Amino acid sequence: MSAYNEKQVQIMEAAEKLFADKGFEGTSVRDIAEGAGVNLAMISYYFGSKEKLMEAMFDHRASSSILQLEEMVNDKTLSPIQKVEKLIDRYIEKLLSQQCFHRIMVREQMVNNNGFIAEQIQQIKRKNQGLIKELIAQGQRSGEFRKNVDVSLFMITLVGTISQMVTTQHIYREMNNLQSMAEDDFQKHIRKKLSQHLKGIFKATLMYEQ
Amino acid sequence: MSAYNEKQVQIMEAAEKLFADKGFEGTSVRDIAEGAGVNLAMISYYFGSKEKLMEAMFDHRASSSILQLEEMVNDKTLSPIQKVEKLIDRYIEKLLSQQCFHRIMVREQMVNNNGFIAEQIQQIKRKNQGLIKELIAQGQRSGEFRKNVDVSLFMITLVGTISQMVTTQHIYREMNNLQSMAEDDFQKHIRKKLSQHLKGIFKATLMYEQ
Amino acid sequence: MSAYNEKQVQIMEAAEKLFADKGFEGTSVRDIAEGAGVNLAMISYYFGSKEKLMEAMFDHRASSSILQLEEMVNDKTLSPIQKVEKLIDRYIEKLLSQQCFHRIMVREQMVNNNGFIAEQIQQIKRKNQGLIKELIAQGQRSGEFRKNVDVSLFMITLVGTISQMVTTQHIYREMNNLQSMAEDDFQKHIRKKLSQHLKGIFKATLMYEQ
Amino acid sequence: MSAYNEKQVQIMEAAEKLFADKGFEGTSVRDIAEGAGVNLAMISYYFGSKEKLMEAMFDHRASSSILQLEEMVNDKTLSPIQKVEKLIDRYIEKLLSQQCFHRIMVREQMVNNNGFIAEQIQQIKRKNQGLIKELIAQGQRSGEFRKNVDVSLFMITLVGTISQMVTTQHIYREMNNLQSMAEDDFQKHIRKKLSQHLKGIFKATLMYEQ
DNA sequence: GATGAATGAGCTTTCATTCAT
DNA sequence: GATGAATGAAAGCTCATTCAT
Repeated sequence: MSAYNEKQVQIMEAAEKLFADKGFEGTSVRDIAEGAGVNLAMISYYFGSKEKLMEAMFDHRASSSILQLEEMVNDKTLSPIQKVEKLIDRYIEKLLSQQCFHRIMVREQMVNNNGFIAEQIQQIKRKNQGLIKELIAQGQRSGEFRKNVDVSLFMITLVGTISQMVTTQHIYREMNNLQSMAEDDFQKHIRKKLSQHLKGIFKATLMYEQ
Repeated sequence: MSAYNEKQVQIMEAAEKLFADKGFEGTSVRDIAEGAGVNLAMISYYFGSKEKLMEAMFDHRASSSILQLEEMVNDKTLSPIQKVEKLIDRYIEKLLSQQCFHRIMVREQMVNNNGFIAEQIQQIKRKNQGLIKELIAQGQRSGEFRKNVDVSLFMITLVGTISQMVTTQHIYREMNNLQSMAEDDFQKHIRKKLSQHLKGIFKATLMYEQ
Repeated sequence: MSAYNEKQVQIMEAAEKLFADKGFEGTSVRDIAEGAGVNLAMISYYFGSKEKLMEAMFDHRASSSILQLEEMVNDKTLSPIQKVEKLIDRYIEKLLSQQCFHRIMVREQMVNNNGFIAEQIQQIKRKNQGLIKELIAQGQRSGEFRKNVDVSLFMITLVGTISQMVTTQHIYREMNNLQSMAEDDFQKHIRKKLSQHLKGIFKATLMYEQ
Repeated sequence: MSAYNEKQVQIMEAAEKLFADKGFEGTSVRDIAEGAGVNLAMISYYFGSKEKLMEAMFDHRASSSILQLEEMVNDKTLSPIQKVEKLIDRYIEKLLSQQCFHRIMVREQMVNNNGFIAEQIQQIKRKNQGLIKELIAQGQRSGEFRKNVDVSLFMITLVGTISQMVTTQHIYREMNNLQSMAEDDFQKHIRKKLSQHLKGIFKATLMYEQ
């Protein structure tokens, strides 16, 4: 089914974890080989280079994790505000279930190179933003949402808030005295908190006061 | 006045830019020397090592950029909501006027090392959060702010939104067809936009509907 | 058979010669690579570091050159004085056939570090000295050797004399007008001379006058 | 009186200790500057280079420590064997009171370079050996000493034994359970032991049995 | 297809020395 | 005369990649 065989996936997953923890440059091919439990030469052999491995990993994760927004936007059974809430939960779910990958994306976005990956990221963003604009427009047409809404800024708050939580969760944990909470519970906890928090913000700012 | 001489500042500034663009590991000491226009050996001479240079730069920037929150929190001439607005503008100003440094912080926060820098960041965060909690409490005591407010989450949204703008501003620029705008104007533009956007969010979620 | 492959031995032998001539610190890894005719990176590849190479070389030589004293000490067919003579010849043979290694040992013994190598040397010395004490005791029990014999001092004279010859043989050569003698012949010459000289000393001082 | 001023002597003494402990190459100019408590640049300033400092130090020590053998050899009031005993004690005294310098000499003798220092050492050795040959000849003429005596070999045993003690005294100390003895006492102890030991050897091998 | 061996290029850091004052 | 600042050269080591099998 997948374009990658078992060993390749093994390597990509080890690479993802390491790139997320130590950055692309901070991770050596040796680290990856060791982490994946494969021979050092296999990485060049399978992917050509470390750079290409990054791209393959990116491609692998990105393609398997595109938000299925189209059908949701076009779903006639949901109200605009319901769609916004679903959108929020999807973003939370996606970013929190792929934290390693997300941390890599955060890093890569900052780099000013115009390589393959930066291009990929922009493409995804453009597409999502177009769909979300349409979603907001639906709410505006129905009279539920305010007229002057900057979709870009709302996306930045949505993604920025979740990102910030992903990248600084250990600080959040400590500041709220949650160190004793089991990791799984903590992950559920922050999903719930983020969901409530973001829905509150979006409702209060997108919609007219009732 | 400063603890660092002209040449040291020169090196630190070159390093800051490069670390922000390419990451700590992605930047070679040779790059920094070239960027600062100094001899390669000067870096070890002045800072001991690349690591120590990073710490010095961090120390330099962090100390010169602490938000003067104490006096603002204790300022009797401002209402709580005015303080929140001032807080927002300070954060925007700080993060946007030190974008390179901020990008480095974003990277460093992600790394799971417990080194000198991670410790520094946490310390600053802890202190700020304490002060902001006090600020919110003032609004709650005066009856202007809602009771159940999660300060941590609001900080995450505040910092996360600005961060996201800083790290992905080129995408924002492109998506909003602002490529032709001069860099300075664009910087002013996003400050203003962020200010309005965040103040709107905070007012709508912190305060009772009027 | 050996724990080291051909290339490793090649490197260790080049290192041994250079360490003996120029000292550990005076020898660069680049020198060794050139001397062994291998790539610079091979040394780290095979040994991890210059330090570890030294240890490996030491281990290699030390293990392959332990004096087989046990069986000689316990040999019933030899008289004590015959054993002493055999001991002298063995030491001469060992030190002169491994002059490079011996010069390294002389250097290393002087250094006040308590590293791996200093530990190794002491261990070997301790063991040998114990066996030789036993050998002397045999001669004392049989009435051939004097009672008050300081084994430590005799070892020091034995090793010190051969060492001194090894380290200053070029001076000895010149002072005795042996410059024209072929190297091989010269080596045989000093072995014979040392043998006679040391046997003379040991007989005259260990044994009662006959 | 001396050709060197106070600061220069200070530097040379620090250098001597460090060269003895860590070797010439293993000692950095920074170490010496720190050890001597002087500015780094002073070493090049006063001596020209590290190499030249070594030579100056060598010259300083060598000149101030030449064995006054001439007068002793020509002394009419002493018998040949008394002269030999005096010679032994002088060598012991010289080598043990200048252990640092002696360790440096041992190292330098091994090096196969024909530099200034190697030349110096050979010159001193040549001179001393000539005088000692004359001393032995006196004993032979008077009928006290054996005819076939290899002066070179006796010198090698004399210097080799003391050298070996100097360079491996920590091992000697440990093997003879003298760790608890105070350093000063230990130094006196080995002088006495060496004196007895070497005198015994020389008497027993140089003289006819009585 | 898979891998141990090998390597050129580059890394950070330290070195002895010199310069400007 | 004395020294903080500066530097070219070289150090040991690691890197991603390739090669021979």
